[in-house]
Amino acid sequence: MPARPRTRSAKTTLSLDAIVAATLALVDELGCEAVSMRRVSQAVQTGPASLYVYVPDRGALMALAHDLAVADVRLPTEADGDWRARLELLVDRAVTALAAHNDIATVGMTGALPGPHILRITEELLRLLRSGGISDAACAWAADLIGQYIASSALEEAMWSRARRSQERPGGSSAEAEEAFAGRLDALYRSLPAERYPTIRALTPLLTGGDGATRAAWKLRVLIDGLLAGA
Amino acid sequence: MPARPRTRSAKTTLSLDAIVAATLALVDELGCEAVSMRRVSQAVQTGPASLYVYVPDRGALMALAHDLAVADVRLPTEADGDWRARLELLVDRAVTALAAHNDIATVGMTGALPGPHILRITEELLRLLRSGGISDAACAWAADLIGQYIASSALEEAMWSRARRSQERPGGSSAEAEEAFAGRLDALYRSLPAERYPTIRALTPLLTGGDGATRAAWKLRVLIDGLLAGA
DNA sequence: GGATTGAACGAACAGTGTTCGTCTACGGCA
DNA sequence: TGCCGTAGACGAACACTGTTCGTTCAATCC
Repeated sequence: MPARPRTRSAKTTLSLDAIVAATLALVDELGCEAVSMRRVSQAVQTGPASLYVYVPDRGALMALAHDLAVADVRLPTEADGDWRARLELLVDRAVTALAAHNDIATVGMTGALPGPHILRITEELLRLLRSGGISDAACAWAADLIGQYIASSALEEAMWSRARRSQERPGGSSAEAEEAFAGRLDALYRSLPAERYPTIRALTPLLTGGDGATRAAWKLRVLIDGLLAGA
Repeated sequence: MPARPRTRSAKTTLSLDAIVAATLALVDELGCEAVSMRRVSQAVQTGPASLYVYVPDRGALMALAHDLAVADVRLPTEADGDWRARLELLVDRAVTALAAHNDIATVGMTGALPGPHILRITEELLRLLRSGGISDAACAWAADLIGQYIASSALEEAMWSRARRSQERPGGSSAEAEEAFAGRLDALYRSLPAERYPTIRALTPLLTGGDGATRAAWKLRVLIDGLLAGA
């Protein structure tokens, strides 16, 4: 005697796209760590076991969400300037796309294989570098370096904007002053003894201050300058 | 009537140092994700609840292990050359120290606050940059950039050497060909259609090949070149 | 010797990823 | 129209996870 007959809901049928989209939406609001197979399955109105029809495991699902996050990144065109301007634009778009989805960049740094959209961006990255007259070996390593830069910058920017988000709620829900990374880091620096950490103390306002976009643009410029200096 | 009287073992008493050391050792052999409070507690011969006397939560424990990983990094001296040589040496030592402990660099990228040893390295990093005549604002952002570089390079190198480790066992325990990141990535690149990804295909041997240390040194040189080009 | 206190711990809670075997609804075929 | 095969969906379970609560112990202080 089964508990109750399996009533197939008249809702939209399950699909990989719907699952991945739901996963990314959950990442947006909860962060990667808090996204569980159960929560995803609830979001698409089914049970956890059903997800495994479409996805081998949680890691693969996160990788798909990661790839979806950069799906809308448009490749620069000739109208956007020379190879360097286009390269900077492409990288900036990738960072922005990733940072718009919370934690998701962590997936790219834990050894997930690149999906089709990331490959598309990588291909264009390499093409632009090569068209800039950089040697093949340097192109390969530069792409690696820029990939590292994109992921870590996206993460940093995401934390910065997460801090801003939690600051805009002026104490509504949380009396416990849920101050996010930037604030805690600044407080830590300020609490350091000046005799042991003189340089950190001297530069504290500069270390945590500054607009995220400006920092990112500066870092990327440094990186490309370095590439050109070596060529 | 308690089940059995609490027999305090005559072993070494619990201590924070022992717990953190055990944690780092477990990270070394299992990776960060697989290190649980229960496994750590087993390693120090106690129960999971006992750890919370010394540590507020798992994240803090991992942060302590992360800091311990760079505890032995020695700061370069005047005998090591000018500021640039010393900077490169310091960064290299930090990367090597982190990469020697598997995954642990991930902790530094998920928003953990820096511990004392990381602060010590950061202080010296800033000092060296400043002594190189770089402006204060550039020093602050450069330290950030170099920090990102250290973490991501350590992660990459750790995966590279994990691949090597699993390759050195010539099929002993695993018939399922547990080929790690580098190999899978290379296979992926080789399987791409050449008409859609011509540049990736053209550069495939260069993308996955190369010695880890050489790559790291090259990338760091590019970075510092870029810093100097902007000054 | 008795009270105090911090450390250690057993048990439990709510939640996790994943697997197994069952069931059901829909496709094609007669 | 009736049937069946199969791919998809799912309930239940397993072996875990991080963390908390309340209790018990051993050592210290008065």
